[in-house]
Amino acid sequence: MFSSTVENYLKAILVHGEGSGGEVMPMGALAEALDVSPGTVTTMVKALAGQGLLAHRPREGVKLTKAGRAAAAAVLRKHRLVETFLVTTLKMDWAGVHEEAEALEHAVSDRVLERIDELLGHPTVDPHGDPIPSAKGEMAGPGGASSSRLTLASCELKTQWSVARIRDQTPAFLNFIRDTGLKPGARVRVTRRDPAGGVVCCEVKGAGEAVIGLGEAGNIEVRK
Amino acid sequence: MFSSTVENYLKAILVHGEGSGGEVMPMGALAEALDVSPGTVTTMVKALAGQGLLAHRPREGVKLTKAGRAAAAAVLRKHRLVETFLVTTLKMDWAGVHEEAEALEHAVSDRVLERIDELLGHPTVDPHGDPIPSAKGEMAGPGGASSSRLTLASCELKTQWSVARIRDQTPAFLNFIRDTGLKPGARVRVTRRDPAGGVVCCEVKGAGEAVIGLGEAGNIEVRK
DNA sequence: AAATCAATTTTGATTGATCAAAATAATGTG
DNA sequence: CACATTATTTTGATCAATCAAAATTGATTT
Repeated sequence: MFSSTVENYLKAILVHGEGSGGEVMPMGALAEALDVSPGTVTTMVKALAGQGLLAHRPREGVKLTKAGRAAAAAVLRKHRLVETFLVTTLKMDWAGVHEEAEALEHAVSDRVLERIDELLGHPTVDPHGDPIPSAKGEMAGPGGASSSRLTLASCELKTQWSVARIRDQTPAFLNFIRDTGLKPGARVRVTRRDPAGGVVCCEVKGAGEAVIGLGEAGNIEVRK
Repeated sequence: MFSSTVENYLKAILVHGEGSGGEVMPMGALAEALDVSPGTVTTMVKALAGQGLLAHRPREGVKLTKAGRAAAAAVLRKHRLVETFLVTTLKMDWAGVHEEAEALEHAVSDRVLERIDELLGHPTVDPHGDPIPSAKGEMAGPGGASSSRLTLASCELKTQWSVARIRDQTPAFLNFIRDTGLKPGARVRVTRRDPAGGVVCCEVKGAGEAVIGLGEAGNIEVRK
């Protein structure tokens, strides 16, 4: 239906919206996310706006239309179901599946995807804790009940929390998370937080102490 | 490494060679196989020859070089392992997996492929009976021991045979094969063969009688 | 040998996606 | 307000892959 390039544009805008309440995404941010030049984004955005997939506010940014959001959700669903599949069924390394899924999401047909969904038992979150859009394109969106916005940078000290989501798919960060045991599901207690020095110390059940930067802590969502 | 387009060119030449002893493939046949115009093939072939992937004999056709054959075998390995995976693990319809694999073969990384291979227990043939090239690119080639060249059009009458391979991946033919029960592994006995009328009658164990065209029968390899 | 035919190659053009560099607009600073 | 800074858009060009239509070549027929 759409080229991989188009799918990537749409997905990038949707994911950006996931983390920032659906506001317009500046052209520069899109260029950054897709690793192309700003001029390329302007050209492409105008074409996609012409197709009714997004609304272009010149010198401001872009926003998905209804049609664009639906298409983007379908891609994101593929991405996250594939990630889950790679970890659960193929037992691949948790930290590496993002890149693999990046390629597969454009090649997996709806029929294959439904078989994968079935095999996995209709999961609602992927291995990083990111919500998987439904087949109808519904997402546990930014305002949704599942999105706590509570992170290791903001949660109460000395209480037991459960890691819910890792909001940063860079391999280096994911490796770090794996090594400290802070994967989704892990039980954790923040023992000390030093805003001045920018560090957060915590105790991970079954995996000992961990010290992480304050900014990084803000990318680890917790719950309960 | 290579674009999907390049991979498709190489794969088409290798598959052609599989069925015709590695002779040069005429440009027209390649254009046909890839569903592009002859001029396009000439242009592309010259580029690939420049990359050392194939040898172009002008006005004659093309042949894979060592490097080209290795690359093509890798693609074919992906294709056939993916097909097997789709049938075995995802329980998809036998007749439809070829098209699915056509897209996935270009997106599956070596790492993912090795996990799939492992999961399936290192199979040597795919669901249609086609041999799966090894990771090193070795193939049970046209001269190989596994390639009987014996088909329902040429095997002895009234003997029990076992279907070994279906040499025609068009969905319509595969559907026909599924419906008559003539899938690889089926036990079959040719009861009558009429070259003049061009029909072959046979008895499929557990699935009754089947009448097929002589040409079609030549695409069903048998063994034992 | 001349004429015909089919396969192949050339030619000139198009499309999607990209870039670098120049032009433009908006925004903030003194 | 004028000037500098930053984001965005334009412009002109490139690359991979393709096409249609014309030209060429080799083989086949007459």
